[in-house]
Amino acid sequence: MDTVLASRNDLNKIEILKRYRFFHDANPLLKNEILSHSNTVTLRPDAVFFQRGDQVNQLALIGAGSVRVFIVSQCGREITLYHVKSGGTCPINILSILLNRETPAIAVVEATLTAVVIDAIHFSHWVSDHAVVRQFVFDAVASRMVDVLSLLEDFKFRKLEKRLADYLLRQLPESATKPPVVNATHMQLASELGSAREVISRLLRGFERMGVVDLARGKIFVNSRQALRQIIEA
Amino acid sequence: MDTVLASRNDLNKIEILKRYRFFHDANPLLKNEILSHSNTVTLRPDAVFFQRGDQVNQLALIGAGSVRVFIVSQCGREITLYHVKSGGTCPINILSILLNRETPAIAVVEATLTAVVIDAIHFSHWVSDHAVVRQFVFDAVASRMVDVLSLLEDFKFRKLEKRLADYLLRQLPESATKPPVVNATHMQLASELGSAREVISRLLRGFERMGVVDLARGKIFVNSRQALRQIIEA
DNA sequence: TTGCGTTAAGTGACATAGTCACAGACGTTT
DNA sequence: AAACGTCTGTGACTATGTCACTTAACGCAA
Repeated sequence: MDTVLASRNDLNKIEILKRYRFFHDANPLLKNEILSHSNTVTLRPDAVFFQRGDQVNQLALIGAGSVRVFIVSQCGREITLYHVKSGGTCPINILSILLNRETPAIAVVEATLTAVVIDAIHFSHWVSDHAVVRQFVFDAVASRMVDVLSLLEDFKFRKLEKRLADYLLRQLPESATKPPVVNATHMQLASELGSAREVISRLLRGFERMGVVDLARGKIFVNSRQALRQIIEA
Repeated sequence: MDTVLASRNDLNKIEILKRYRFFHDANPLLKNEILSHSNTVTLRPDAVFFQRGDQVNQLALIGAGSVRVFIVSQCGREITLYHVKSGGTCPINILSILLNRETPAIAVVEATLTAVVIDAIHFSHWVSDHAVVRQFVFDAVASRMVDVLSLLEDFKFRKLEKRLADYLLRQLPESATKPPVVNATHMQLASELGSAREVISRLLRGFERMGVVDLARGKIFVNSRQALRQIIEA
C-alpha cells in the first residue's frame, strides 16, 4: 500500500461504494462516516498493492480493474490464489487489517485499478459497531477460504491436463471472436495453475496435435469447446 | 454433528470454557448465557464430527482430545488440513455456522473428545453483540487461513523429503523415550503430508539406510535429530 | 502353539509433473 | 536488416504418484 498513487476522483466514490452491500445497507450516519474516511485511488498495471510481509493498513474496495493475489517460491514459481475484481475485496487484506498481521501473499494490479481505500482504524471500528459490515467481512473471508481449499484439492487431486482445459474453457466466454481465443502466454497459464511453463507448453502442444486448439504467440485459439469438455470429464 | 453422543458432564463445562478468552473476558451476563446455552459432549475416536456437505448447526469448543480436519479425493487419498485440540476451534465449523454453508471438509475425532457445543443461533447472536466473541472468531479464522496458505505453499514448493523430516521432528518433543519415537503408520504420515503411502515408505527407507531412523511396524525411531535438521536445511 | 485373518510395509513398472539448460522463433525497435 | 527481448520448443533427468502385487508383522482364537 506504500506505492499508492493517491488521486482524488470523488465523483466515482459513491458509485464504487454502492456496489458494496454493507454500504448500501448502512444507515445514513455510517454512510457519511464511510464517505468522509475514504479516498479513491488509481493504480496502474504491475503496481504492487501489498508485498509478502507487509503490515497493510488500508482496505481496498475495488471499483474497476483487477488485482491478482499470489504466492511465490524461492525459485520464482508463482501460484495465483485468486483475482479480486469490481465489487470485491481481498480477504487477506481484510484479515491483515483486523489482526495487524503481516500478509502472507503478494497482490499486484492486473488491469488498471480504481478503488476506494479506507484506513484500517476506521474500518475496524465499523466492524465492531455495525452488523452489516461484519456480515460483509464474514462473507468475503469465508468464500475465499473455501476457494483456497478447493484450490488445494485441485492441486493434489486433479490432473493438470483437466485443470488446464477447465481454465481455458472458463476464460472463453469473455471473447466472442470467431475462433474463440484465450489471450495468455504459457507462462501466465502456468502461474494461474501453479505449474511450470514447460509443462503447460507440452500439454498445449498435445491439445494442438489433437486439433483442439491452435497456438500462436500469446494466444490459444480454441477450435472445439466440446473437446475441452471431454478432456475435463475423461 | 448428527452423530453426537450427548452426555452431560457439567462439572467440566466451566473448566473447558475458561480456556477460551472470549468466555474468560465475557461480562457476567454473557457468561451466564453461554453456560445456559451449551452442553458438554464426549465423542469416541473415529466418530465423525462433520461430513463434507453437512450443514453444521453447532459449534464445538474443544476441552480434551483432538479432531482431524481433512479432505479426500475420489480415489481415497487424504490431506490433513489441521488438527483442532484443547482450547481450539475449527474455523470451518465457525464459518459454516455463521454463514449457513455446507462444510467443504471432513472432521473426525482422533483422541477421545470432550467438548462444549453451542447451538449456531446462540453463537451467532453473541458474535453480533459482543466484541470479545468477534475477536475470537477473527483470530480463529485468520490464523487457520494463514495455515492453509502455508500448507499450499509447502505442497507446491517444498520437497516431500524435507516436509517429512520436518514433520517427524515436530512430532518428537512429545516422546521422551530413549531412542525418540514417532508412533505413526506410513499411511498416517502420508495423510498428514498429503502424499501416498508408497512414497513415504520409499523416503523412510532412504532415511533408514542413511542411519537417521530405524523402522518398525507403526513406529519410526529417530536416531539423530541433527540429521533430520540437515535434511530440512539441505 | 499354531494357524489365520488383518493390517502394515516393500517392490517394480509405469505415468505424471517439475527442473534445467539450452535452441529457435517471433515481433519490435533502431 | 540487425539486434534485442520475450515467448515457445526440446530432451534429459528427477521427483512424486499410481497400480498391482508380494511379503512381513501382529493379534487373536482354536
